[in-house]
Amino acid sequence: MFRVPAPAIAPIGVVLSRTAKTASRAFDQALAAAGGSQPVWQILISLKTSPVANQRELADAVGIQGATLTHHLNGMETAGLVTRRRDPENRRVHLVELTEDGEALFHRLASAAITHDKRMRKGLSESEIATLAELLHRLATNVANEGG
Amino acid sequence: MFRVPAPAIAPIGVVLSRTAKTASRAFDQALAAAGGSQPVWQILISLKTSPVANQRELADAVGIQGATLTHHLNGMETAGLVTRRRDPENRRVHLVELTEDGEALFHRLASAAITHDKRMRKGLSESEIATLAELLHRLATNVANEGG
DNA sequence: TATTGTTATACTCTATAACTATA
DNA sequence: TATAGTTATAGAGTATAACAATA
Repeated sequence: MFRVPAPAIAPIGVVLSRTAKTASRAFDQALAAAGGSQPVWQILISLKTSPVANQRELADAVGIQGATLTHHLNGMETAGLVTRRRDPENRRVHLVELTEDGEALFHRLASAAITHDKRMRKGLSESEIATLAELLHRLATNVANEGG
Repeated sequence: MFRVPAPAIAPIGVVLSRTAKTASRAFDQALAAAGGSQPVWQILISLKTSPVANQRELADAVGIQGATLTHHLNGMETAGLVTRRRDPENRRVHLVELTEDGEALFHRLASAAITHDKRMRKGLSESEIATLAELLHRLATNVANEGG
């Protein structure tokens, strides 16, 4: 009977990426069923929770480029979720605001996200979740400190 | 002095998705610098490590649809990384095999992946990594058991 | 000139539906 | 008919470069 040597390096990247893919797809489905998508959800969260001064900050908060944000905002404006108007103080800035429909979608997606989170957390204790969150944060910090 | 109440539900999904996005982008860059991409890397790993009987199994292993796999294999064949030939035993089956260039790319990408993993793990102990891997696995199991 | 945002364009990954080849 | 794979087509998300508007 042979013993397979434990690999010197456990590929945590593989585990993380596989988990994230599975979780992300499940989350996609949950958001889609509620009429949304991940980018839209991220944008709605940012608009609701943090006071962004302009679209550049919004794009940074969501983690996408300005042109990509414009692309999503175009869709959201067409769908009646947000309005854009110029800031009278500085007419270069476009103020993005949620409409009633946007607010409503935010709440539906929040509800879907909470349900999804509950299912994902099932069987994990509070302290396990806290440990997980902290370890993930440390991983992210390590890779965020890129050379680029 | 007010105390902000801890949220009843820590959005582990948000933490996971943010971490995964950061890690995934960093990994993308590392693979791109070595001449690859995540789908190509996944396909190479599967070809090297698990004996897949046909392309359907390969697609399942990678987590994509058959047509999507065909798309990637077309590119990989054009790039001289793999060959496809019919199985004489069952001519419906196309046997996918790595070329020398494919082997070489596998090793380069493996090296990039290991480097990336090391950087990501920095400051985390073996047991912390093991804990993290186990917790992630439990999360993934929970969401994988979809209704759909 | 510098900043804010948009437009034009394109690339990657993915998917579904219809198709071919083989059994 | 059923199975293995490909082709055709499309859609979502992202990005860069060039541009317009404003300061």
